Amino acid sequence: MARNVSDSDSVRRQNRGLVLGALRVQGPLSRTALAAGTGLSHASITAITHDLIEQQVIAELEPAERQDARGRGRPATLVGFNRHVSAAALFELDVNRARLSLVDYGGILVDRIETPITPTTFAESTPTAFLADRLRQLQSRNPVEASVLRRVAISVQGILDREGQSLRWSPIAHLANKPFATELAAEFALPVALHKRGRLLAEGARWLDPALHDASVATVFVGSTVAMGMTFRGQILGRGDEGATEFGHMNHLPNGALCRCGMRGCIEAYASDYGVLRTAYSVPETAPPAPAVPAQQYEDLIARAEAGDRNATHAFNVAGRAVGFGLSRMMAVFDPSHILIVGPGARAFGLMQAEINAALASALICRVNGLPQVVAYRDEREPVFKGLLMKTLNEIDQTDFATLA
Amino acid sequence: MARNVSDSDSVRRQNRGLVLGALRVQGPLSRTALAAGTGLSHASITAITHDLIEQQVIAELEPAERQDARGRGRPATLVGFNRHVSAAALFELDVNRARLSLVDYGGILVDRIETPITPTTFAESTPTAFLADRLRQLQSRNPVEASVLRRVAISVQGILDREGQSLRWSPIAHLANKPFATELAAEFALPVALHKRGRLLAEGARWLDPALHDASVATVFVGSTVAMGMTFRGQILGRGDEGATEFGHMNHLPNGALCRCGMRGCIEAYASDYGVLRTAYSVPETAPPAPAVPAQQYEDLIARAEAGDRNATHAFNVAGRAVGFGLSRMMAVFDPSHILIVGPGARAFGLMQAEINAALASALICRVNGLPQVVAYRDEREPVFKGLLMKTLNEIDQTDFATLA
DNA sequence: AATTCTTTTTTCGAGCAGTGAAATTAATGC
DNA sequence: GCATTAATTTCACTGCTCGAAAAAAGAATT
Repeated sequence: MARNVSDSDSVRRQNRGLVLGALRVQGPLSRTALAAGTGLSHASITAITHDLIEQQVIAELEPAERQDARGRGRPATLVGFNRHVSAAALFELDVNRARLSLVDYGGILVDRIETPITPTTFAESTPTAFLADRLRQLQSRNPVEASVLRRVAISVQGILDREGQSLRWSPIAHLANKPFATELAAEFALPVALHKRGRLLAEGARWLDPALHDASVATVFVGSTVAMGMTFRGQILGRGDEGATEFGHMNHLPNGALCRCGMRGCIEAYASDYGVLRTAYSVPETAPPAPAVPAQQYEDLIARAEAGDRNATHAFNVAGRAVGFGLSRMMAVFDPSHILIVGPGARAFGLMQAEINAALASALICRVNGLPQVVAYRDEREPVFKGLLMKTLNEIDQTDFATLA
Repeated sequence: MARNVSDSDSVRRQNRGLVLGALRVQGPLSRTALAAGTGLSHASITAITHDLIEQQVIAELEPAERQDARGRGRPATLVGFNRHVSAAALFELDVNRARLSLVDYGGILVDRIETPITPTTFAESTPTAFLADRLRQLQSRNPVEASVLRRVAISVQGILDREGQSLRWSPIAHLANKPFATELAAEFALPVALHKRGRLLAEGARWLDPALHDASVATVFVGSTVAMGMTFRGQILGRGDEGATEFGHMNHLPNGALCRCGMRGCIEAYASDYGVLRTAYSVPETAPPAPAVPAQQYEDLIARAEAGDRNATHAFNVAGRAVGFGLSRMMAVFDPSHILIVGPGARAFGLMQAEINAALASALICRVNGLPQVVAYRDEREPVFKGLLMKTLNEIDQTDFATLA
């Protein structure tokens, strides 16, 4: 049984976590602001910050560093994360790109390695070797940060196993069923976490708009795949097995268009870039999907649709209908207050909106509660990276530093 | 902001809640068993039970009451809930029946009032008057329990508003948009909670089978309606707005069969009793659904199908297909380890199983993770009542007594 | 019948984290 | 230089858990 007992230790963990969380969300704060933000007394904040400073987790900012909006009274001393106390390595694995970012504890990007991915990349070298190579390279280029590296986090697409340590299936060729997370953890003696890209989108979306931070939000990515992540009143839904959310592969039409995953009738088969292109060019639904669609080609199609081209607009209508019915069906199970559309497909939102709304209108829950706000975020400002970053740093905060003696 | 600060008060609440929770789940226990079950030290258990006994929340059982499986050593003294310290009134509102049960703090049924409901019941008298009448009647018949009544809980079908205090929509005629929960709370000066029937099914299912207590389970009710509740690792999904789960009204086929809710193509329109009957008798899909189906008629249809009647088996196949695709779509968002089918339709599970599995097999998540266990519970032993009971008593435990000075 | 085990429960002193109130600190304004 | 203001720290106290030791209550043994 998990130890649910509450004792002075769990109290300290909880309250230190609150302090670190406030700093993570709001940036450097004065002790008074921390007391207000966390609800703890000034006395407790003094004790907690004293400990955290002693352990070098946080530090007082130099007076020079703070912009002095002076008033009367003793000026506040801000405390903020000690950037040098730890670091994290963040991999983003996509169908056609791998990116490794080294960030410090303050969330500042230190170094980055990008590598194109081809369908044969992980056939030629194992995923473990591929990732280990790049991580070693990054370590040798940044010895200082490497010495305080505490976490490796990997954003992937696909379905994770129950333990969240490997992929059962992935659209990235030759990546599924390889124990790279475990092997990497062993080789570098570091915790390695796998995160579903869709889930990170939801995490990232919370940082796009502060108003969303504590709301129930479904974030839908539309692009080379279709994916979704959800937050429920500020909590990410699902760690581990339960939220194997595969929105893009929810069935839209039984026996429908062939999807990249091999099944038929998935939302993705209609709404992803390859699906839209296939429809626009009247390629049969059962034709094998293109392995990758150049970004330019997708952009061109959007432009043509916006110019009024019948085939193109039809294709986006079909896509919108698929997304709309998917959302309407999802809402029968889970009813978020906001729906965000992100990714390259967000640019085509105007072309899909009418069909999305029509489909939503056919859901009882929408008729009763009204249509949810569906909003497209075009300038996505890298929500996946942001999500991966914040999730990983937050994990360090809460696990390593909230609990440190 | 909710006060997330942890202090000695929250420690006490948490640990007293743990003790009460263990007693709720496992029945009367010795202090040693409580220490083992909760993870608290013997010293703490002594202190906590001492306080709870002093406040009459729990009591030591008379030695006579415990079956003595004696061994050596000092015999254990069991402690259990003091049944007389509080009571709850539980309403179950159905399409054709209202039931009010009075239960004591030990979960023992004290008294019960059943009333048939007709489509005009809540037009002739307001829901508030109807409920208040019966509650007063119960109070006057049981003055002792009435004096310690602490909660009124109401099981309803339909869609709740964001605050969970009234129904936005309900299949029960004239019940929606009446503020009966608020009015009842004011009149009796008691907290009144509205619970979705589907949600309670999920709660109740946890008590049907101890193995399910901490699993992720979707419980599907098939009968005069189709509804679902979900637990995630032992936590009921959704309190309040988010889980406005209306599984029965998830769209199955765009522009499909007419549902009682007025929309078209809902799962319920194919899989509920009226849906199956409509299909079996080749009534057009767009014919208005029968307001209520006699239980006997549904049983007869099952019997006919089991005897091989073509029209009947076809109807159940259609129903299974609707439920199966609904589940397959749900699993793209939420992936439970177990699926339970309960309600009158559980008897027809054998007739629907093949189509359910076929539909599930078309979901990527099932192809990858394997089909979930779909099990029918025929002898449902009143999961709704059980769920309402346990949820309400647990709420009293955690809110009133875990925190009491 | 007295003594020895065995198991359950309570007692006791220590440790720890949070709190409010009062004191201290460090600037501003006159 | 001194009053004023606002941020922090100090201090005395509270309440909770914990481990170890003691007490309690029968069973088994002699």
